[in-house]
Amino acid sequence: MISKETIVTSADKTFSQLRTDIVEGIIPAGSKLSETELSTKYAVSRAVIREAINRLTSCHLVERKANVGARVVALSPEGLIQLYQVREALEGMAARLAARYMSDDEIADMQALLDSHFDKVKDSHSYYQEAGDVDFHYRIVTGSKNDHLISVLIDGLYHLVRMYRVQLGMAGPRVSTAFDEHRHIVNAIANRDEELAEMLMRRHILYSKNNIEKKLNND
Amino acid sequence: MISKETIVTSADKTFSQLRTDIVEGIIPAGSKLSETELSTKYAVSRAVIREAINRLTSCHLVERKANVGARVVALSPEGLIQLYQVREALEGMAARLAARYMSDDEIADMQALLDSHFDKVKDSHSYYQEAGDVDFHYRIVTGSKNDHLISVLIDGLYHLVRMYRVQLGMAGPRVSTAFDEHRHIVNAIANRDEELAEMLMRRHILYSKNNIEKKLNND
DNA sequence: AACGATAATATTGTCGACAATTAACGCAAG
DNA sequence: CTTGCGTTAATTGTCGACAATATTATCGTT
Repeated sequence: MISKETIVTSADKTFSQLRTDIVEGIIPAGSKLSETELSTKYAVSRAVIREAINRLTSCHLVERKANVGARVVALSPEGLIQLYQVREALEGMAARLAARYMSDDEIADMQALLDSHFDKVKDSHSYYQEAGDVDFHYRIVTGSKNDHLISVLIDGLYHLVRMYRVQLGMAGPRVSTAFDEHRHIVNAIANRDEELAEMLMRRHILYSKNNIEKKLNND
Repeated sequence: MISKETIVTSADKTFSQLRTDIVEGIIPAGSKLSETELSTKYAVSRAVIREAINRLTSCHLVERKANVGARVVALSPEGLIQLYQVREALEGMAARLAARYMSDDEIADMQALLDSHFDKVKDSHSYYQEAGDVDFHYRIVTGSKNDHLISVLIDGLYHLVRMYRVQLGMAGPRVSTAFDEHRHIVNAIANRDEELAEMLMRRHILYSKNNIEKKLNND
């Protein structure tokens, strides 16, 4: 899982459930979210549905208009580009701060993680690629020790990223090249080279964006 | 005002009111937000108070724990530093994108705005400095044409920035130097030099952070 | 007197009902 | 047939009451 957020209240469960349903496309992108309908469907009060929807708007997964209702965000090439623009800015800074603030132990753990991923990827278990990529970026972001970066990226943008990946079918390639890039970023962080870490991370995300755009145009 | 958000529902009003009260320090930083108490104070139902509080948590102005309650965020040097770290990343990217996407007319307007600010600042109307600075950064951000940047910064972080400025009393100086920096940024944007625009904006924010830190230590 | 368990209190979470606003439908006029 | 208006239906916004959880106070024991 992307983050181990504590689910205690009923609104938490409903929020989490709704979010995965949206990300996975079970609730189609662009569709309307009827509060009464959802309250019967998820067997909870309209109040908790409302709270869940409000939280989803904070993640930019749904958009709400007063007295009209909420809709799941629509996926568009422009939206994808904008998403990767802020990813580049935020994760670049995260890499810089990770080079500054991560402990030596954390860095060693990350290097070990990368080694294990490499073992799996050289046998081309493509399934692990997605999870591995998520894991890697997750560690960098938390390594920044910056609460704003962590919450905006992990609680917010990453779900949207997954939504694009799932619904536009970006399971695949760029495995080995991405792993090399990951390796270089970790090396820069281990050398405490903030400048290089940020630059490599930004490049890494730019390449990723270009790759997705190319796929979009070829389909 | 920072943004012209449409206030239609009662929760909108309460949210806006609560937000300014928190930013201005009328509700002290770190204090607890009792739902029942606020509902009587603002003469609305607990439901709208809850919605307002939830929205405030999205802005990172309050923190909520399940079954315990919500507290106004505490202001700390670390928090200020983290805030400016993400400002540097996001507004740097905003300046880059502004150089790419702003129309010539928008740029001309921004240059005119800067001229008018200069006229006022050379008579040392320090009051206009704050509003002028806000105006400038606002235009850059909206000029990026990136909805994520716009909402995260304008609906979120800028309120926290104002909260720090108001409650730690940063009205003052850095007027003329900041204006020079603004001028250089606009020039880079007018020349469509993305690289320079981003770099200058990041420097501008770094300087601003250093200035605030110096003030913090001197008090 | 200090500590722990238990009961009392207060606060948050959830629910269903009512009010307000918007969207849909039908009807009539052009 | 299309357009505009008025009424009806449906959806969202708001409210007060009840349930569940956490905090505080009380009491008994060591």
